[in-house]
Amino acid sequence: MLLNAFEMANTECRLCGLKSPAAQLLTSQELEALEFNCAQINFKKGEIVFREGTFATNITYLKSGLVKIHMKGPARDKILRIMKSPSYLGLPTTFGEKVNHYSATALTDTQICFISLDTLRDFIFKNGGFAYENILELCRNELKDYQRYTNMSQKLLPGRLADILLCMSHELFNSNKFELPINYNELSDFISTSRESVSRLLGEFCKEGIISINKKELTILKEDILEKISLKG
DNA sequence: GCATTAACCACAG
DNA sequence: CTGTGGTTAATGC
Repeated sequence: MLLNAFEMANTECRLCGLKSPAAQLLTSQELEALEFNCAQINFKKGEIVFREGTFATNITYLKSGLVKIHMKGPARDKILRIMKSPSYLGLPTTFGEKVNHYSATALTDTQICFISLDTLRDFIFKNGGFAYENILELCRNELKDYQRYTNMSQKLLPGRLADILLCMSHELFNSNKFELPINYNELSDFISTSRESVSRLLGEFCKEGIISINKKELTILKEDILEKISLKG
């Protein structure tokens, strides 16, 4: 029984093929510590990983799948980011506050590892490479967010929509053809508009041959025009 | 004034 | 969940 538990531990974090860039810098002792202080939980599409307003007890690591980060606004939900793996979720809200300031919801079936806050804090104190990788990620994300939020607040609707489509194509899927990970209502929560406007505008983009949509699959046909629309605002 | 943009409502597949 | 039409308010020439 003891042996069994030990073997299980062995097959967890140390041999994990989906480590974060930061976790790749952990020593084998640290990985062993990680194994005893984390639990992988799989979520189905639509399930909530952690919820705004509840106690933040763990860091969550997105091992595979897509997750939306969103928070309640005065009027409606606001999607802040869509995260792909590998990525830690909720570092700011878990380290910075006791209570989650935003929610994370699975957009696809996902594998999530819950890691105890103390363990992660310990790594940060003791392993500079690990800490640096995490800071790097936080910095990159902050810059991207600032960029996106200034764009979102100053561009007209067509520019915002073009932006988000290009962003998904370039940063999320690395392809001109992808399955929309969110419905039109969520899309409107992302670019601060109404569901109807998203519907109308995507329809127009299709009519003009800039994109094509069947079912949920979206193809960007004329990226150059989309870029122009994005720039023009 | 007149045009444009886009939200809100209603209702239908 | 999505598509459309009507209405309305704000903003810009």
